[in-house]
This record gives sequence, structure tokens and C-alpha cells, in this order.
Amino acid sequence: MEFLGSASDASCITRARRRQTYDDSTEFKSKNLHAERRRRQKLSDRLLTLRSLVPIITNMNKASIIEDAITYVEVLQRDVKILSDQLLEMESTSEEKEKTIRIDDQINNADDHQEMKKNGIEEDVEVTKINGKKLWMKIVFGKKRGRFTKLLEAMTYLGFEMTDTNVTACNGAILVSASVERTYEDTLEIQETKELIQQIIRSI
Amino acid sequence: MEFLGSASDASCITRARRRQTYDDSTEFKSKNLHAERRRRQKLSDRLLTLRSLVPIITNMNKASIIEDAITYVEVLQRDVKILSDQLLEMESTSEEKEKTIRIDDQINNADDHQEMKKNGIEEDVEVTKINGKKLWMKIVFGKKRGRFTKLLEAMTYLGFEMTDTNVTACNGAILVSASVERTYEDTLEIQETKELIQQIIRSI
DNA sequence: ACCGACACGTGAGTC
DNA sequence: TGACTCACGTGTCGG
Repeated sequence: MEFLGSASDASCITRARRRQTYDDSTEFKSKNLHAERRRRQKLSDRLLTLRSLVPIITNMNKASIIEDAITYVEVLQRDVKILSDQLLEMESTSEEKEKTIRIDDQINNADDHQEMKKNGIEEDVEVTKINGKKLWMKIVFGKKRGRFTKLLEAMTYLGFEMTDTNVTACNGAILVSASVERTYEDTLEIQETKELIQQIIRSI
Repeated sequence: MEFLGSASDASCITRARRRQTYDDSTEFKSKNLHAERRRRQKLSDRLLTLRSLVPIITNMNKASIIEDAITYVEVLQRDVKILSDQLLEMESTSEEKEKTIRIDDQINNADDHQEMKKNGIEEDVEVTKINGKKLWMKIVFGKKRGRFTKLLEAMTYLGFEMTDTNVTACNGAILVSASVERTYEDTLEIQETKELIQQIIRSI
């Protein structure tokens, strides 16, 4: 029932200001005094860590800390919702786009590999050397829409210069024979060039 | 200094349990008694609204409420980070995809008539006679996806046999020069052949 | 009976 | 000075 207690330290939230230092020697009071102190300190610590998580702080008050935490939680929840919605939307549109591409692919370059193989023709790339800078190559590949143009583009882009090109299309296959030299490279490795062409064909 | 105060209501957080009802009639104490009551109530309200925002609640304790709020804020922050990262990644990959598609389009089917004409190149078909059964022809036409293949198909279908074909693609145009002879027809009219080729190009 | 959580009233500090 | 916040000690419920 007595009021004057025995509180020595009082760790405040706002600052380390010492307050209400009482005498501890006189009389010992309630048994739950220390427990209550611990409880208060725990709550203050929690409040402090909460405050450390909230970026925007208006006041150092307890109530303000909680208020700021409330608004921050609301902001975070809204952000999560917005972000997940955007992500969902993006995924769906991306899937649609993929689908469109697939359909596009199917419509455009419906590959005649079947027909080609049915007629006993197989893909083939042969490269032989004519001289140091010049190669001759024979390429047989399944007809796809735009595949030859792509091959030309790719080889032009890669610096190949094709001369005396001979192209024939029959039975769902395209045969290309051409002399090739690379513009800005003095040596042309046969195997390397062959693999490059195979890679181009595979990629288109 | 007196302890027995005048607290009538005590809105607890955990439940609406009435506690510590004191007598208000006896004596009036500190002036900040009401202010303190208001402050406590405000803080309790804030804590309650904060609790309403947190989905996972372990205990109804004040400290537990704040603790749960802390962990929840951490989870939300992590979620926001993860989501924004995913979104960013998706956007970049999507942009890459778009870019790929654009490049693909540019390579494939974007009819480059505009670019071709911009570069001073015009469609052209020239046919000259080599000998009775053999012609030489030069064809310049705007690049479209599959146009060359179609040209080859059409000419094969019409019985043309092309030898020494030279194909170049640049600036959105395709130039084809080739020697041509018709398999099962002995005479090849120059003007006729030229018009036929023009018709083929127009039709595709 | 013990222990934890709570609201209370109050003194003390700050602005 | 007054308005405000804070920590304190305490009584009192509930488990």
C-alpha cells in the first residue's frame, strides 16, 4: 500500500533519461515489483524493435510508434497486393504471348521435316576448303517459312560472304551450295564453320 | 499521494473485463488523472487496431501483440522484396523476349519495303537470253518472310530449273541472279518469263 | 497459493 | 505555467 517504492533505473523509450529514483533500502514492497519491472522492460524493448522496423517515424511517443507501425503495415499490405497483382497479370500476359508465339510458329514455319524425311532426304552440312580464305559448303535442311532468309541474314551478320550460291527447293527440303569467305577474318576453320552453320540451322 | 483513486472503467485489451472500480466520489487527486486515462485508452486502441492488422496472433498479451506485429512486418518486408525482385526479373526477361521478338520480326517478316525504298532500291526483274533454252535473270524484291522460298517453289512448280543461283540479302531487299532453263519446254520467251516472275512476286 | 498480465493513480520529467 | 508523456509501485483479476 505504500507508494514510495524502490525503482532505481527507468529506461525510457525516448531517451536515456533517469527518472524517479527511489530509495531501495527502506522497505520492500510487493513481490511482483521485479516481475512488473521485467514486464515493462520487455514491452519497451518490443516497442523499440518495432520502431526500428518502421522507416517513417513521426514522434517518439509510444502511441505514435504504434500508429506509425499501423500505417506502415497497411502500406506494406497494399504494396504486396499491388505487386502480386502485377506479377499475376504479367504472368498471364506472358503466357498469352508465349501462346501467340507458338501459334505463330505453327502457322508460319510448319516444318516439312516429315515430308523431307519421308522422301529420304536428311539434313546435312558439308564444308570443304577451297583456299585459305575461301570455303565451299553444301547445306540441306528442311523447308521452313523464312528459314533460308534467316540463314542468309545470320551468315551476313556473322560476316560470311556468299558467292556463287546455288539454291534448290524440292520435296520439302532446301539445298544450298555456295562459296563462302569471311570478310574480316583471315582463317576459316572448316569444322568451326560447319558447327556454326549447324547451330544456325538448329536455332531457326 | 493517496492511492485509492477514481477509476470507473477499465477497458482491458484481452476482454471487456471490468477491473479495479474505485470510488469517484471521495476525493479528487491529480489533475492529469483524466489525461492519463485518455492516454492509456488511446494507446490501448492503437494496440488493438495494430492487432487487427496482424493475421497471426499467438497471445493476446500486449507484448505478444507487438511481437507478432514485428514478425509480421518482417514477413511483409521480405515478401515485398521478393515480389519486387520477381517483378523486376520478369520485366527484364519480358523486355528481352520483346526484343527477341522484335529482332525476329525484323529478320523474318517485317516487310522491309519501306527500308528498301528508303535505301534507293526498287523491285526489279530482268531477263536476258543466254541461248535457246537458257536464260539469265536478275530479281530484286523486298524481303518478306518466306518470300524467297515461295519464289523457289513457284518456279520449281512451273518447271524452271535454276542453276548458278546467286542470292544476296541486304538493306531489306533480296537480290537473286540465276541461270534458268525450263525443263519440258523448248522455247523460252523473255518477256513471258519476266511477266511470270513479276506475277509470282506480286502474288506473294 | 504462486505467477503473469493488466489498469490504475501518481510524481517527475520535457516542451 | 499547463499540457503532455513516461515509469513507477500497487491492487486485482485469471489460470
